[in-house]
Amino acid sequence: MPKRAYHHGNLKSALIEAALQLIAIKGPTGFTLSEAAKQAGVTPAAVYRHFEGREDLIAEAALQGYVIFGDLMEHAYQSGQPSALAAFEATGRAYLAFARKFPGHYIAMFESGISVNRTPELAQAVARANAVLEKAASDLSQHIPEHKRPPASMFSAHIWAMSHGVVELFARNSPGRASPFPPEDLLESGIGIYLRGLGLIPPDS
Amino acid sequence: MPKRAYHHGNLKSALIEAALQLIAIKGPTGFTLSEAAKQAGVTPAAVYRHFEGREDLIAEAALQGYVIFGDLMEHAYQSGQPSALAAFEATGRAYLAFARKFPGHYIAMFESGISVNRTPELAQAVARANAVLEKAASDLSQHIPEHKRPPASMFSAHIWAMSHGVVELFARNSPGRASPFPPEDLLESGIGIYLRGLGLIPPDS
DNA sequence: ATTCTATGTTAAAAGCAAAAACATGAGGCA
DNA sequence: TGCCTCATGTTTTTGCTTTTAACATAGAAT
Repeated sequence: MPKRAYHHGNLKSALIEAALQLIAIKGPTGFTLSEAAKQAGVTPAAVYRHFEGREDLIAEAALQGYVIFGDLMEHAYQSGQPSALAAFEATGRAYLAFARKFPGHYIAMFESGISVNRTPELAQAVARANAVLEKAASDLSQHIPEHKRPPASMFSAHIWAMSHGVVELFARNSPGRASPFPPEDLLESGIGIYLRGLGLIPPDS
Repeated sequence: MPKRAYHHGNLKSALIEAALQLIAIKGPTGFTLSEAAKQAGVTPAAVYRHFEGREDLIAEAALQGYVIFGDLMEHAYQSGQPSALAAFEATGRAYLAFARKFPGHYIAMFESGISVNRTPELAQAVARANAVLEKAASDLSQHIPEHKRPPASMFSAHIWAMSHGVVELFARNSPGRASPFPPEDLLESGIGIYLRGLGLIPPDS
C-alpha cells in the first residue's frame, strides 16, 4: 500500500470509520482519540483539524448513526404499507436489526453518554427518527376506538422503551445477562402482548 | 474537622461513597480514580490497597447496588402480598424508584459497561435480583390459563426490558430525550397495557 | 511564480492509571 | 514495657491520554 501523501484526502470519514470500529470493540470508555488517529494513519493532533475533540468525534459518529437509523426506520415503515400493523412491526424489527448491524453507531448513540441536544443537527436527527416511530404508532392506533386510545407519543415511547431495554439487557452481550430467549423472539413476543393489550391484535396466539 | 490520622479507618467505604457521587455527577466516563481518592482525602495510590484498580472500584459500587436493588425489589414484592398483581406492580415501581434514589449505583450497574460475570459475587447478586422479579412474574402468571401462559422468565424479561428502557430513555435526563409524560406514568401505563395483553387485568381503564 | 490557506507534523503541558519503593503506626508478643 | 510485623498510606516513576501551540507542506487562487 502506498504510503499516502502528506494530505490524507478524506481524513474526516476515515476517522469516523476508525472510531466506529474501535467503539464497537473497546466500548465508549476504552475508545481513545489517539488510537483512532493511528488507525487512520495520522498523528493525534491531526484529528483537531476536523473535530473539536474526542467528544465531538463520538458525537459525529452518533449523528451519522441517527441518520442511518432514521433511514432504516423509514424504509421499514414503508415496506409494511399499506398495513398499519405490518408497518409497525417492521419498524420494531428494524430497531433490533440496526443495533446488530451497526454496533459502533448504536453505542455512540445510546451508550456513550453524549446528549442528544449537543448540537441542533443531532437533535433534529433524533427528532426525525422519533417521528417515524411515532407515525407508525399513530397510524396503527387509528384502529383503536378513540375514547380508549392512548396518545401516539406514549404508544411509541412504550415500544421504543421495550426495544431499547431488550437490546441493552439481552442483545448486546455486554453485561452478559443471557436470557434463555433470542432477543428477536423476546422483542417480538413482548410487542405482541403489548399490542394485544391495546386490542390491536386478536387474543389468540 | 481534625486532619485525620495516617490511617483513614474505613477508606474502602469512603472510596465507594466518593465514587458513587462522582459517577452520578460526571458519568462513568468522566469518573476518575484520582478524583475519588482526593475526595476521600487520600492519594491515588492508596486506592490500590483496597481495589485492584479503577474498574474494580466501579464493580464494587455496582455490586453494592445490586444488593440494595435486590433488597428493594424483595421488599416491594413482600409489601404487595398476598395479591400477586399488587406485588408485581410494586416491584415495577421499585425499579424506577431505585434508579431515582441511587443514581450512582444505577449507573455503575447498567451504564458503566462492567460485565455481570466479572466476579461470582456480582453474578450472584444479579441472579438474586433477577429471581425476585421472576418470582413475582411467576406468581402472577398462575392466573393465566396454562396453555396460553408465557414462560415466567420471558414475562419478567419483558417487564425488566420495558422498565430499563423507560429509565434509560426518559428518566435519566442524560440524553435529554424528554418525553411529554413523566417516566412513572409511562412505565405504569406500559405495564398496564402489557398485563392486559396477557389477560391479567380487565380490558377497561 | 508567488502567496494563501487547508491540512498535516512536532513539541509540550496537564491529567490519569498503575506499579515500585519507601514510610508510618497499630496490634501482637517477648 | 519495648520490639516486630504487617496493613495501610505516601512518593516517585512510567507510559498513556487529551489538548494546545508552533511549525511544515502542498494544493489552489491570483
